[in-house]
Amino acid sequence: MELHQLIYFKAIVENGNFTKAAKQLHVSQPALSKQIKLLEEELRVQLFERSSRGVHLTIAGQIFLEHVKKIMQQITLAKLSIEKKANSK
Amino acid sequence: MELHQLIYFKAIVENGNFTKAAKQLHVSQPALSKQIKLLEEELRVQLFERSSRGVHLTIAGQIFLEHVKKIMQQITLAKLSIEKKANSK
DNA sequence: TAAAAATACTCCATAGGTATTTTAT
DNA sequence: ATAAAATACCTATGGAGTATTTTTA
Repeated sequence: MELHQLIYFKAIVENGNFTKAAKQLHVSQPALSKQIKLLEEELRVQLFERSSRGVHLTIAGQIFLEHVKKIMQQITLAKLSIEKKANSK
Repeated sequence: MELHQLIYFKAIVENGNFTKAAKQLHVSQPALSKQIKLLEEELRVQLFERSSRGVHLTIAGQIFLEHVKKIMQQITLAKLSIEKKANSK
């Protein structure tokens, strides 16, 4: 599991499909597909239901999303507090 | 910022020096040095004071450690809840 | 002077790209 | 028919290794 995979995952949820998320992230659609596949394989669970209209979260995906949100919040907090420190010296 | 860097950071804190941490992580000491350097450059702050006796956290490093602990806890939680889900289907 | 970190390379794993195919409405 | 995801294959970035040098207590 890597941070960029979590960022990709969240972007796909927010955009409702891989193609739009890829554009927003400035990466190709296959790059997203591959990273999400790797993540799903590592977690041994399907995160999205795919269709030709886009994707939606599975139950497991919904659970995972809640944790990912918290992880990202923590990372934002960590960076913020370190930035303050870097400026204060 | 990547997860493996946070894992490396935490291992170095716990071991008190890069060499021992590298052994515990089964990676080389220069690999750790490089990743921590990259992390420090990205955060634009020094995390460790280096000496020939080992390393210790700077104030910024101590602050960062607290956040890293929380991030890792969240990740553990995320994995656990997903594992349960994977088993239950 | 000895233990630890940093540097200088080399190599390779894998993230990412383009082109194309498959799938589902 | 078309919009979206998956697959195949190639490229290149950067993570990791070995050998060595630098640093400092």
